[in-house]
Amino acid sequence: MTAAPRRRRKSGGLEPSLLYVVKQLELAIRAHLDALLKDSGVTALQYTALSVLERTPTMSAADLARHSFVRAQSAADLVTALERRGLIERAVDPANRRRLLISLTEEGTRFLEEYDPLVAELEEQMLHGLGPRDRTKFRSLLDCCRRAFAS
Amino acid sequence: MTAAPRRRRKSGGLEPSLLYVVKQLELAIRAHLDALLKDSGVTALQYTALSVLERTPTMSAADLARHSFVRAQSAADLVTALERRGLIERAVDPANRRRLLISLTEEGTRFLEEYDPLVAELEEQMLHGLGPRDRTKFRSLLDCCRRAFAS
DNA sequence: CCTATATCAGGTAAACTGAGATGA
DNA sequence: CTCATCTCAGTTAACCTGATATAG
Repeated sequence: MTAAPRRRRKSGGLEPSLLYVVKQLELAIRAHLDALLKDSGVTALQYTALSVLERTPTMSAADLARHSFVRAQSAADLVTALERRGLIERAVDPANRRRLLISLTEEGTRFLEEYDPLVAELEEQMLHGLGPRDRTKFRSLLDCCRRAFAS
Repeated sequence: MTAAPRRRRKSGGLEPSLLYVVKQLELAIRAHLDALLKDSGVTALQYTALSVLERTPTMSAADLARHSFVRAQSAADLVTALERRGLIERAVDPANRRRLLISLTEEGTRFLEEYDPLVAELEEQMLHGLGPRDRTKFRSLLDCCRRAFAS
């Protein structure tokens, strides 16, 4: 497995790696998300965790960690913060008493109802130049790359 | 400007937003990059800064900050760390004495010669499933999204 | 006994804010 | 005078490691 030679640009400089371009885009997203959430008392990371819970309502902190490529302890910090803020609550999993299943509280649900549309607008801004075909293609390329690391 | 309705998946759950998928991919990249650089004494962020300097050799810390969507102070911390480690050096810009231009030292150059191939292999792993067409398309989609935020 | 989960304690890197010095 | 750059000091969020308790 040898890497392809990096392409040269018209300017003469080297083309940045795709790893780098992904990172730059993520940085731009995070900067805008931080600005959007600035006055909400919730960080970008916490919002992301909430939106994960919105999609998959039955998770433990350990599930969340695996889902996010972080250690269980890091996820625990996050969960604790959200619990203190009243946006989530935890209850023992009846099927496995050592697991604490996380769920959104009413306040958490209301929070997402308020902010999800704003975040959707941010996504729309990012995708402004892309048609439906390109958006689907983009998603599949991102997924393909992500899966390549999992295996 | 209204956002497109989120698509439903076969599983019944909601499709994750593209903002989220980008974040997930970046997380996966960073986890692998951290592992790769673990014993080098250089963090993933520091490596990224070095590779930026490799491509565009004449930057000040403030340039680096703008380039990376962070505050000048955050970039200064990074630059200070790399300077202490002997991988970069700074010299007053003759054209503008308030600017300190950053350049790679010989040790910094050697460091990149050692690690760049490993990082290229990591990229190759990520792109394993994609042909040359898809790789070009991927880059242009990422660039398009990034530019959409700049404007 | 071993593994997975949760928790506590402590440490580090990396961002932030705010204030101040200096050169263009 | 104003703006950009660099620096210093302090804070915070978010990750890490390591140790411990407990349930399966």
